[in-house]
Amino acid sequence: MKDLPDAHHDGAAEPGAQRQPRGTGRRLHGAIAYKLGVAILSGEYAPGDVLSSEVEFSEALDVSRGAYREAVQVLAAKGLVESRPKAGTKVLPRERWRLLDPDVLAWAFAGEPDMQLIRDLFELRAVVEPAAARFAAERRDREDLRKMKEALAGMRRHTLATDAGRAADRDFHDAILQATRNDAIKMLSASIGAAVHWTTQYKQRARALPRNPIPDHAKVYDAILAGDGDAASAAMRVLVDLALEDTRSVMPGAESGEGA
Amino acid sequence: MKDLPDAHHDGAAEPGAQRQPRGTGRRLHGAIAYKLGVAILSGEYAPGDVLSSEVEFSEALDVSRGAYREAVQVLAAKGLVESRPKAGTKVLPRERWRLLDPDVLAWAFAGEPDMQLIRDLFELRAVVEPAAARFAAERRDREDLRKMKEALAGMRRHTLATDAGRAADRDFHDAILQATRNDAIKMLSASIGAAVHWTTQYKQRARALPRNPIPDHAKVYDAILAGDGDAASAAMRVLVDLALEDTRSVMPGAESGEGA
DNA sequence: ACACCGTAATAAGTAGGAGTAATAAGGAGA
DNA sequence: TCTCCTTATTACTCCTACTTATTACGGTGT
Repeated sequence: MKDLPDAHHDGAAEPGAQRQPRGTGRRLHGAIAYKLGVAILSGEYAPGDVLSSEVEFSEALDVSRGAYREAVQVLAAKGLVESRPKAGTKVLPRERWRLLDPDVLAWAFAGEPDMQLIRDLFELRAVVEPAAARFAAERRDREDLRKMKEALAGMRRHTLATDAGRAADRDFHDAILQATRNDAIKMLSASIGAAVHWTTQYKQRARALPRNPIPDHAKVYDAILAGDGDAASAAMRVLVDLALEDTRSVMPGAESGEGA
Repeated sequence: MKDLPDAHHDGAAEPGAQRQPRGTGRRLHGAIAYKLGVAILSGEYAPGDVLSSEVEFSEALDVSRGAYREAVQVLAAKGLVESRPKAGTKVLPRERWRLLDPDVLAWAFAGEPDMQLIRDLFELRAVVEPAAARFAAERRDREDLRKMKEALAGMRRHTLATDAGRAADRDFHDAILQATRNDAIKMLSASIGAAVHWTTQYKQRARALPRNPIPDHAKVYDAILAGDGDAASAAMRVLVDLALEDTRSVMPGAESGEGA
């Protein structure tokens, strides 16, 4: 094969990764899936388009049919394509895509991110995260609170400009999700959170934040500590809105005037 | 191969399907993925377990290694397993599973459904669906309203005891999702809705509903028609709670007293 | 205009073997 | 005794070549 940017650590592709120019980094079919996935998500192949035949495509990529087929199975598993004999492998309509799959999100954000998708994700986030904070406030135990407190201290110590600080930020939010005692919410929130993080962080790494985020995080913690669901929900809502603003300031054409 | 129940229509496996005893119905690797997926979701293989080696397993199933590998790639794409040289293919911890993937949900509900998962899904649903109704109320256009009205009429004409009635019910909810103008919410809601539907419908097909659902649906429609987000949200919340009650009455050990 | 049927294109599946990476065991040096 | 390095094994990874099954499409007859 030639020069596919390959996904690393655990198959979860990251945008703009491209570790080794020589494609020895990760699994071959993973790299192919990444390439195809990005191509589809970026609109290079439109829904309804039929990919070149199996042999043709695999020869073009200079890989065996087996490796190519495995990659296609991955895409099919995520609802991006469908293969049928005689008809070929065609890109499915967007409704069938598993848009909330972490890999699909990674592929979506690998290229130029779609503003509409970002808006949709933030909207969903604004719905789910406050609810998660509410559940956390109602169900947290001592251990959850300890983790949150520790993470918050970490955020204070290092700032969000450092890697350690951002790790602490992640820990804080992870602790909240853990406290929801709800696997579905946990997973959904983690996926969206990671995806959204990429947009702000990848584009523009260390830059002055529009506002010190610590007090807002502390408000969430205090509410969860007090077991006050309403307050936790409201405080988290502020955090999400803040993140949205942060993202919006980075994006180029970002205006859509609705405040739900 | 022997007698794998095979997934039909579009690769989305349904619980208790098992069309042809002779495995001619669908694709081979899909059938294998279904079998393995159900085995993992049902706990037959626990996280951390290592599956038999490629050659061994493929011979046991009487399929070629290629077919087996493709099935494993599907599972890997959904975060259920991870394959590494020398280490074998091992089941990943539950946190890594894409629990909201339609196929994974189908596999989860193919066997004995996990009450905890159902609770989690309903909780998430109770968060997302009312919000969806709110968005729909704020963004619906004439066409959306027409579809909802038509679906509502269909529900009245046929009852929910008939297939046509249930189809109309689906149409109604689909129309609402369409009106949200949010792909992420649309997909999430559709996945969960379908999954939850299986539990109630598969276990106990036509039975007396505890309450006539039409007026409650009509309330949602009226609120969306009026563009009243708060009312739409509240009315949808009632519908979700109703569905939860319906499910709870079917399930065996179902009690957990929390009302958010 | 329609239903039937044959053909060809394409994916699906089979078989086996060489390559490679990860793990574990064993040995050398401190 | 401990650590580090080398080696060997094991199981996935990837390839090649071939056979089979499915199905879209177009032709044929009514």
